Amino acid sequence: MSKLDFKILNCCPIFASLQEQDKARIIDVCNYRELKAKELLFGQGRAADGFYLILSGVVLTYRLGLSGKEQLLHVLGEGELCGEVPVFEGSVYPANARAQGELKVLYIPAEKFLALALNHPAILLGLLAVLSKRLRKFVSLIDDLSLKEVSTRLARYLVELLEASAGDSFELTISKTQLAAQIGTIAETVSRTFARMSKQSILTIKASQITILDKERLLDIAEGEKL
Amino acid sequence: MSKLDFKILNCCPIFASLQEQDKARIIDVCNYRELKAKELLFGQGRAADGFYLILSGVVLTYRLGLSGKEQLLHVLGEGELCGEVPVFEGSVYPANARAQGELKVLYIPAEKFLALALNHPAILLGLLAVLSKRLRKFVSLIDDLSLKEVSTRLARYLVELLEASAGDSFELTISKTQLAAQIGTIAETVSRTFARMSKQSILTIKASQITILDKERLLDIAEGEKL
DNA sequence: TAATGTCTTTGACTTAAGTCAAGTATATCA
DNA sequence: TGATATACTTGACTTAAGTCAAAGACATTA
Repeated sequence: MSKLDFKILNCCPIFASLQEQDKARIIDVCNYRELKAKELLFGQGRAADGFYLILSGVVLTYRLGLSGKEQLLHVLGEGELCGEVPVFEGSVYPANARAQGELKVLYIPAEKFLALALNHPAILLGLLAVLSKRLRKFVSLIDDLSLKEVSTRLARYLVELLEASAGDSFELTISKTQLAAQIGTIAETVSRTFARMSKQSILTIKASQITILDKERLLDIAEGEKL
Repeated sequence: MSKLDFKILNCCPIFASLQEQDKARIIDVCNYRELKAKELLFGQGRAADGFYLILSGVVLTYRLGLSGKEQLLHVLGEGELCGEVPVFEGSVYPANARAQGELKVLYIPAEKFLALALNHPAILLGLLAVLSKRLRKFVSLIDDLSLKEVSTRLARYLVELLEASAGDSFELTISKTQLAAQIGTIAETVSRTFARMSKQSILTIKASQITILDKERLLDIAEGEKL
C-alpha cells in the first residue's frame, strides 16, 4: 500500500478543521484497511482500542437475535465514523459492523487520537455532535419500535426518502430485506405492507423504484393512521 | 433562594475535576429550579439553550405514543445530566422529561458552558463518556424491543436488579406501570408475566418486594428461553 | 446457456401481546 | 375516618405480525 495522503481526512467533517500537520500526524498512526463485500469489520463484544473512519463504501451496524434475525442500527457512509463508542466508554464494541459492498476504512487508534483531540477541543465537540445525532436517531427508532405499527414505520421511512429526493419518485438504496431489518420487522411483512399500499394506490413499486401517488395519505399513515 | 455553593457540582463526576474558581463560574450563570412531583421539566420538540444537572430527585425521560402509551428512555438520578443532546446537535429536546418525585435541578446555559468546556477538554471527554453510555443502553433497548419477547425483557430487567442487590431479594424502585413502559410493554402484560413466573416458582412477588427462587431459570429466560 | 443462490412475494397458520372491561387492592387527601 | 383516585390483577377477546412453506423473480457465475 502506498503512503496515505492526509487530504483523505477532509472527507470527514470532524477532522476537516485540523491543520495539515495535525492531519498528517493522525495519518501516521492509522492503519488502512480494505474489506470485501459482506466482510465483518468488527463484532459485538470485541475489545476495541480504536475506531474507524469510512473512506469509501457503506458500513452496516446491527444486532443479532437468537434466531439470526438482524436489527440494523446504522447505515454509515463515506466520511462517517464507526465504532467510536468504546473509545470513550466501556471498551468493547456494542454491535456488529459489516461492509455492505467494497469498503475502505482507516483505523484510528484511540490513544493517539485522544492525545491529539485533547489539544483540539473542536474535535471533541464534533464528536459530541455525532453521538448526539445518533442518540436522537435511536430515540426515534425506539419509539417506532415500541409505539408504532409496521405500516407507520414503513411510511415514515418512505417519507424520509421522499423528502430527500427531488420529485415524487425515488430508489431504495438497500434491499427490502435490509429495509425490514432497519425498521424492526421481517421481509415478508414489508412485502405485504408494500402490497397493501400498492393496492390502495398510495404508491407503485417496481423492483427498487418507488413512486408516491398519494403523498397526503402516506403522511397520514406516517402520523399513525390505519393503512 | 439563597446563593448556591459551588460544592454541589461535586455530585456530578463531569464537573468534579474542575478547580473551585471554575465551578464557581458555572454556578454563577446557572439557574436553580425546584419541581413538584410529576411536573414537566421539558417537553419533546421544545427549543433548548441549555441542559440540566440533577441535584436531588429522579427524572424520567420518555416518548409518548398516539394513544398515550409511554416508552421510558431513562431513569436519571442525582449527579446525572439531562437534556444535553440539543446542546451539541439539533437544538430541540428529543424527548419529554418529568420529575418523578420532588426534584431539584440546576439549569446550565449552553453558551456559557461551552465557553468553559472548550478550555477544559476533560469535561468534554466526560460528556462523550456519558453519551456513549446512553448509546450503549439504547442499543440494548433496541435489540430488546425488536428481537426479544416480553418475558425475556422482564427477566433481563430482573437479573440486572438482582446483580445490583446483595441477596436474592430486592425491591422495585419504580411502579409496575413504569416498569412496563421501560421494557416497552403495558402493565397488564407485566402483571401476567409476573403471575406466570410466580406460578413456576421462579420468584415470589409481594407489592414491590421480589425474591428470586430459581436464579438459573431466570437467567435462562433472560437468554431467550421460553417461559 | 444452464445452474446456483439470493431476494421477493404470497398463502395458510399460529401466537404473543394488545384492548376492553370488571373487580380488587392500595394510596392519598380532605 | 371515609372518599376518591390511582395502581394492579384477571378474564375474554382481537389482531398485528411472526413462522413455515412454496413458488417466482432476479442476479451471478461456471
